[in-house]
Amino acid sequence: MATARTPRGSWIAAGLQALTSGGVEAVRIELLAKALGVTRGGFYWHFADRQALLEEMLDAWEGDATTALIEKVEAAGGDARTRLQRLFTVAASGDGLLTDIFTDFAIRDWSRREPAVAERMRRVDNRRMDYLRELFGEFCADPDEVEVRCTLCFMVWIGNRLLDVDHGERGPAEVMELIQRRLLQ
Amino acid sequence: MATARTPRGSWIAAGLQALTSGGVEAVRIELLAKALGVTRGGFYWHFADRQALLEEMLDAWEGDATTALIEKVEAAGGDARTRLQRLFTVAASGDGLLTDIFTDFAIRDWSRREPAVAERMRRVDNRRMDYLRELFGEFCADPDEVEVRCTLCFMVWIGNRLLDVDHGERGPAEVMELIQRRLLQ
DNA sequence: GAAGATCCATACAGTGCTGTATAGATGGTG
DNA sequence: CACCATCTATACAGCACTGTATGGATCTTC
Repeated sequence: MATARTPRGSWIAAGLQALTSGGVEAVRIELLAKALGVTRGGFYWHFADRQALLEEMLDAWEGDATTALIEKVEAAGGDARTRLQRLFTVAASGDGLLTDIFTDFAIRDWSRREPAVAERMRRVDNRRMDYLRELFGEFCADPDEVEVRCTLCFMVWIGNRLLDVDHGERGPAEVMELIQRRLLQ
Repeated sequence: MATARTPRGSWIAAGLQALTSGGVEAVRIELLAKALGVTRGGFYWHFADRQALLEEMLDAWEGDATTALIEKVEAAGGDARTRLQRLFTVAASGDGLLTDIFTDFAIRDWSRREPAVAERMRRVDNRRMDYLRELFGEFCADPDEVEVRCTLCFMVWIGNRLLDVDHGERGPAEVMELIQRRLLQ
């Protein structure tokens, strides 16, 4: 068994990077090969075709975007508010993970035209919402209130990076701070 | 002067439709021609190239996504809360306009890789935020509070159609109702 | 150092688009 | 009816990619 030079994983990683910065359409085998410094030769040894790569990229993302994120937040412990605070931070930075919120955006866009991708997206989002419900439930008695805060929290998480608007004399971080305080009070 | 058979505007409209349902990459002249029931022949009579069409599509959208929306809300009058309520409704349905929130999504995605598009997006978003500030300002004294509510409002507007999560026994409309009540109280 | 696993390069045929050129077709106007 | 503006069809060259086939190259292990 010889060592892999450009193994499966590196095609997936390169694919995710292309996806994140340019959308699904930017995931071109020829370009990935160029980025990896090889020709397409080896690609078809690992994968049947482009579709197979896309599928495996989604698998990698799905594992990464839920479990890894939650584990990162849970690792350091603390009460629900502390962990929510940390969730805000980690989710904003995406530190150390293979995929980040921009990968998310690309897949979300992709899911608008591919039902199978939409189904995965729904699954991932629901796992995240479940986690949020768990955290908010710890200091929030009214289930309606929990649901409202979870939903707002989720939408703010997305919106914060998706939108780029001016806030007058305030900076974006300042406004986020205000919103965060409101959601955690 | 002979009547236009497939005039400029129809290429732009077809382009916006393709953009909305499939993203920028789906705006292929060949496909638009097929959708319009002609060949590409006439396209190059109207436009220099694909880029020129994209530019004009953005112009059309920019005019449509701000002025038209605001006018629709303002038309029926009422106090700030009433108009905000209507903004929620109109923005959700996108009724009667050339572009809708899904066009928005496609352009937002596009703007992640095209700085010129990002600049337009920012301009549009800021006009919308200004309008929100104007409305919330009418019944909200604290400027921090106004900013928080505007931002949340905007993010909820986006998130509501972008996300597709379960809310347990509640329906999505029910949760939106709860959020809306909170933002308008 | 031979064998086998793991890749890599190259060539090829095919597809779906782009933009250019050119020769019409169509219909309102004088 | 002739004319001109407004398109439309068709043909062509070119590009960027896809997937297939095939003959190596490169490492590891025995």
